Amino acid sequence: MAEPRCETFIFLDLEATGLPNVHPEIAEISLFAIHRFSLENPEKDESGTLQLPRVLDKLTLCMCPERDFTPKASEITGLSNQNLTNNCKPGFDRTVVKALQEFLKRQEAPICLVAHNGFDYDFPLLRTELQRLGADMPDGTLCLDTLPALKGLDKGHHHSTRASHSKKSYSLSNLYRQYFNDEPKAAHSAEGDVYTLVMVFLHRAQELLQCFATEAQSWDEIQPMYISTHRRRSSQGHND
DNA sequence: TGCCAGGCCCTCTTTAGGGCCTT
Repeated sequence: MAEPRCETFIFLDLEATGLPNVHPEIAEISLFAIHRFSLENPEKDESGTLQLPRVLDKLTLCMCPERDFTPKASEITGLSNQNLTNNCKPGFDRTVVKALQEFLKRQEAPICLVAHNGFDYDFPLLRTELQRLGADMPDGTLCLDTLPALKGLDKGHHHSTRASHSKKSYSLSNLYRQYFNDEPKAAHSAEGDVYTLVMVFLHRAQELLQCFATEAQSWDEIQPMYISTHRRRSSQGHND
């Protein structure tokens, strides 16, 4: 089997109505598509500080879920059923799928989705929403989760030393603070978190690209978080 | 009233418990 390799990295983050225990629905999705070239040739300013690549495609969409936000989810995302309804946002429907698919079509294949804790949260939830609409990602799509990838890299580096570092937090915001000695911007907006994710990735890009073959999974291996059974009022699906 | 994740990893471990990480 050929080693997995991808040409475009799709950094993504979801804001949703809660954690997996409440069977959440997506309320905001943001994707930054960055070509391998820009990750291998990072841009820096005069002071040598890493910069977000100038050439990137972005897609950010808000959508009103049918399920209620948990109070905590509403608090940290700033999203609510009320403000999404006030802004007349439809739910995660076929127009979202279409926009997503057209966005991905612009990117050189194969593509790899990248998310922090993606294997346990973003990817399964996205699969649940797509599956409800009978949709899927493009063939050959790969996935990378920066959480286990970065833990694995650090573990490898400190293989023979005592592990006082092992207690350090690998939350996205703490990684950003650690790498850039600065507070993450716009935490818990989908776009803000994708920015933070890209910068964290860039800081370790060489290593992450090197371990890609062992850390990446096929999208086909991602199981849905849960099987969605409800039908949307706006859905064109048949009744049975 | 209960319902209310789960795979991974660490350690005071393996006859287990608990925290992390995502909203």
